[in-house]
Amino acid sequence: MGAGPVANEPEMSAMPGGRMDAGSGVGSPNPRPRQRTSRPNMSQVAERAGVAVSSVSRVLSDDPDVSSLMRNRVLDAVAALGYERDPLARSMRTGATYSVGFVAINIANPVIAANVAGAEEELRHAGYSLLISNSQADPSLDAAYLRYFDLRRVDGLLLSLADEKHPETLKILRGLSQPMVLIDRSLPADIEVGAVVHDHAAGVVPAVQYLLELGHTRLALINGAPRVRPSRERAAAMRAAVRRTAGVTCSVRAGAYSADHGYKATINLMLEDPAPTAILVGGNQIMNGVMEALRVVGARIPDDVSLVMFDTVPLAEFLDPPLASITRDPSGVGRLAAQLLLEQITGGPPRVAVLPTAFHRAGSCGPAPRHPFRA
Amino acid sequence: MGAGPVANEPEMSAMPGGRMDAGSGVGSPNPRPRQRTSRPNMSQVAERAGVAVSSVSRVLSDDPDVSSLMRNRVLDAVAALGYERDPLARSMRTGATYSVGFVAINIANPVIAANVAGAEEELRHAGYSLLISNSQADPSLDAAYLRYFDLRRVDGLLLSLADEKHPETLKILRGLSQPMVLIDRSLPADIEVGAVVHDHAAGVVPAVQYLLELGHTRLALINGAPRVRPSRERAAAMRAAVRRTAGVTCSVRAGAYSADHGYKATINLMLEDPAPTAILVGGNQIMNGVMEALRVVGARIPDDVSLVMFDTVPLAEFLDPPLASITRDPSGVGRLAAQLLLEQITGGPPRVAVLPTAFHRAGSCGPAPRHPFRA
DNA sequence: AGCTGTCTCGGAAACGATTCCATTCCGAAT
DNA sequence: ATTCGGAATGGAATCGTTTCCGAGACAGCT
Repeated sequence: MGAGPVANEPEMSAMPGGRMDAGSGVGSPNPRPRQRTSRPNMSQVAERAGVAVSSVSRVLSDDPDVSSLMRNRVLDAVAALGYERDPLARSMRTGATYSVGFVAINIANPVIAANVAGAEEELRHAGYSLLISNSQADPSLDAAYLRYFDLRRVDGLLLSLADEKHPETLKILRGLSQPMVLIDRSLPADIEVGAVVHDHAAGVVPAVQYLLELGHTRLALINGAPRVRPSRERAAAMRAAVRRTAGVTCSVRAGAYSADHGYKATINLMLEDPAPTAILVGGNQIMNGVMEALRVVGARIPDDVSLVMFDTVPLAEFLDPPLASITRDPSGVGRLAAQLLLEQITGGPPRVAVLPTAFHRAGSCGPAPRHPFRA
Repeated sequence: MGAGPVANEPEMSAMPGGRMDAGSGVGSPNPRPRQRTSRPNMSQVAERAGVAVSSVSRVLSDDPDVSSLMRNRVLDAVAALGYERDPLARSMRTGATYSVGFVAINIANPVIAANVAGAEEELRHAGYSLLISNSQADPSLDAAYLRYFDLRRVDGLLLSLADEKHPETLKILRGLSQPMVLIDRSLPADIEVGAVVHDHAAGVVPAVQYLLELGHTRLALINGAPRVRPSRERAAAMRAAVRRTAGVTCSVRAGAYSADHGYKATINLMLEDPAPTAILVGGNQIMNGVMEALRVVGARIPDDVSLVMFDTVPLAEFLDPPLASITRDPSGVGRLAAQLLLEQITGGPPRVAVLPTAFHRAGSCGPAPRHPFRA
């Protein structure tokens, strides 16, 4: 028999990774012969000051019942030895680790990277450190990382999940007790979390409005997957905006957040008869495919088709024509999410904050063509 | 008297942040009344299995001297209780934390974000978690984070420093004992570290070559700050490449990695008489300013001035004209750096790896204009 | 004088693991 | 039969803190 698979389970689930070679301690031979340049510990401080360790601890924790004589003696010893309390030992005893986990759908995505940057800044100021994950849109990696962060006893979680409906993820989330804040995601109401969400309609509605003014009647949205909130909200906002005006159609193509999806969806759309005359593009990855497809079928912007992109990229304004866009403040979201999380960590209730999005006109939107595009 | 500033030092340096309100334990009132959903511990497993905790530990650590009877009893109990070893307690005892710190100059920069993503993937597979910093080009934040990561006992460091020559940073690095790997940085030889660096000349030389073939004789480089390796290497490679051909000039403008620097440098360059006819641009931030400046002075690409950008951005190929570029593989760098670090952590020697860069022609490079540009 | 209460402080028990050392048991060698 | 040695196991110390509890010291009160 030997070690059964079940017995290995805890080890495997302890690390998000698939392989388990080096592993969290088990497999690795002799990880580190390296000896730390030994830092002084609290008892050395106590000895030097001629007091008990408990007194040192009290001084360093700003406990009210220490005499000023005691305080001075301890602080002198601390300064003389260059002593710093060991966070590991403190966490061990108190349960607080002063760390938070950021579950990211894709750090390489500039929007997410900016989220992380914003959160990092806020957390740093509060003395918290940031552990990051990167699911690359794989929901099971989300789940693995959630378990892992929990095991590491993070004090809170920032969630930019790959899939809001993934059963395993939801099961784990229900079992977690630490404060959490969603980043433009939504979860079943029984999971008590804070959130920072965008008002996507705020950007979509004026964009559609503008396109309608330009005479467009056949709109399309090349969207990301509906398993995350922004995709759903954008589609809903667009459908609602279109519904107000008679005779206007709106076709939504959901798919991966990838150039490939953008390419295929665009080809499909432009081969329809009649083809759409305006397309909203759900992000820069998708946009890469859209541009490629339009080039292939020979559609001109904005003569044959008008374009609006969600979010923006560097140099976007130097495209010809410049890209109209619906933007948000990605680092602001991260900062705010971190603030809400810190509130919760210090005992506050979970809160939900809504941030705006905005439409920016540009040359990629033009009057609807007289005749629909034919490839 | 009272608590002197010196006494507070250790507290302050414990966290990278400037403010110290919530702080790492000192100031915050009662951080978390939240009670963990209590996990089983090793002694509960031992009790259930009817053995000693030391035996449980041995089984879980794959110690050779445990009987198969013992192994089964323990593993059964582990499975029944759903037990997982507490990483905090293990770290406390063993000194290994299975975490590494990534000191990033700017996570919001897509190149760095990709570095992080690559490293994360590799570390995840090895069971390590990733702590990140974000200095936003502030060297003193680097230093603060290095101290902080050290205090947190990370097992290794990935360094994308803001300033290779910052005295405080160097002092701290000299004092650190954990394995480190530089990411396209170089340090004084007395600091023993691994590194992954780019062969910037590999991209710069053919780029310059191509421009010379196109008849350009007045080249310029709008560069980042020379306090990091890529800037220095690029400038050196360009100067060397130009030196081979008589009558060719090359002016280098060093500055911040920002649109502002790009803008001002470009304006300056284009107002010279004669103005350069080809510019190498040290990244997308700088490029934003360059494009803006060229628009302002009315210089056309490539008729008046040819452009080559370092790295690439989404949609770059759809600019008109498309941007020629010198690219590298940013996530590959992160992966490799993580591999080298893991090697070191498991006892290997520090190694240096060199990765290529490549020049990609595009429409932004054209024949040298007959007459230099006049604003 | 004796009792009570408030300030301070020291001692020791946690937190949850790893690891050293001593012990037991067993078969093999003398 | 006794000793030796190796294998397997249990007990206890340890990592560096926090925190509970009890003990002096001293003042105030009856």
